[in-house]
Amino acid sequence: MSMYHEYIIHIDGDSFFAACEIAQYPHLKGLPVVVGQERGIATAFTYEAKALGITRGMPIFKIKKFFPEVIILPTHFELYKMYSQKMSNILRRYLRVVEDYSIDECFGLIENDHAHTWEDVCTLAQTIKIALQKETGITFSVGVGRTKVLAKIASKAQKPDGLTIISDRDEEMVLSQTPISKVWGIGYRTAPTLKQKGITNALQFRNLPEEYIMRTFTKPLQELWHEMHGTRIFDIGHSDNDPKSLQATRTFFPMSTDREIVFSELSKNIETACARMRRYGLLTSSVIFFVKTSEFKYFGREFRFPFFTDNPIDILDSIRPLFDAVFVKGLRYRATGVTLSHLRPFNKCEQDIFGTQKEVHDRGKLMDTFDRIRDLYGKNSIFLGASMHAMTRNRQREILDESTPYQWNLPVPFMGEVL
DNA sequence: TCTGGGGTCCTAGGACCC
DNA sequence: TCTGGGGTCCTAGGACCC
Repeated sequence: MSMYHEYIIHIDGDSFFAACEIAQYPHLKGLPVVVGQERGIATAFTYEAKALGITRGMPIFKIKKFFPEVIILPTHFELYKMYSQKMSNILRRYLRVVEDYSIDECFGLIENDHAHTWEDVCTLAQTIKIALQKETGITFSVGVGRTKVLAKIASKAQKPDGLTIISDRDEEMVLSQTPISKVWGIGYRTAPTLKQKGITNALQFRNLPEEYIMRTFTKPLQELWHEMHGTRIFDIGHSDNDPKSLQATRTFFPMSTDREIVFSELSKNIETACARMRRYGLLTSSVIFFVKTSEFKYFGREFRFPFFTDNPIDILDSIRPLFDAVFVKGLRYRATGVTLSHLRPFNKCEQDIFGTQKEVHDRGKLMDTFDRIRDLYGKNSIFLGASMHAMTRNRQREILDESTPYQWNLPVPFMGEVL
């Protein structure tokens, strides 16, 4: 039997963060492990922890109280990125076209060169799955289908450590067993709408007539319908795209009614976002910030720059008046955040015609120095004076938590030209 | 799940132009 | 000043994802 079209493979790391910890520290194997200590809620956990009754988002204090045998770890993002890279590299050994979709998921295109027959497809998927496990020590759930949507449905069908290959003949069966709310692209708003129309599983949706779909739904659902029929709409993207926007938000504790404390939380987020932007070699010309009240109400403003910048001091100077206009005395705030958008690569930005060129240059050097000090002495080693309140408040919380080792490098506030 | 953090894409509708 | 028709660009906000 010859293969008459290409297939897509989707791989998905099982309990990825927890699995990385266990791969790195094998003595934890077989134990109930929960990741997410610093956030205060369970972010990821092993199947042993799940078996005890741990659920996503469960507060850490509750876990400590009711399941004292559980091992609780902080999130080690750099470690997970390493394993993510490994996963991607392994897949790239077998396939030419691979998309790193998220930290724990990849898509790959199985081309005719890689597999001539249906049996070849199955063998290849099996080989990839085994290589992944052998070389990372983590199990993966693997799915194969004609499109991205079908491959996603396949990898989800059996978890953990599953391998589901949907042949054209099996599609109806698998789809009929997939609740519509579990389909990639159907969220909490759309699922109830479809249910109202009597559509509860993926097959029912796929069986709706095309003419009805086009008349009733907008582009996202139309595309989904085509993908379910095996028409490839979503291509495998290539992974090294620059981000289009970049944000940093943080909930702080305790909540505060103090203008300067809230502003310094925002300042810290702006520093974080700018540091990341500089690492990507990008500049921004549009800043949106927000504050979030104790009642989860958002208030925000946007500021457009007539030039491009990667400098937090520029941003802080510009938004301070807007912040003061938005801040309401007497309200309690729990979080702040900032989004930088309209990003451009550093070298493509025209300087503005007059004046600020030299100043921008000098500040550029200043931020280089900033970044180097951070690289050498750690993320908290240097920060703007405007972020001072936030940095010292957060340190107090760290020191209070006896499980966090004390860090010897003292924070040095940078009393810059700000404010 | 009384609510963490970081993204992308789509669409309706306003502003502006001929 | 009002009415007709057609087009582009931009933004706010919704919905979804991991």
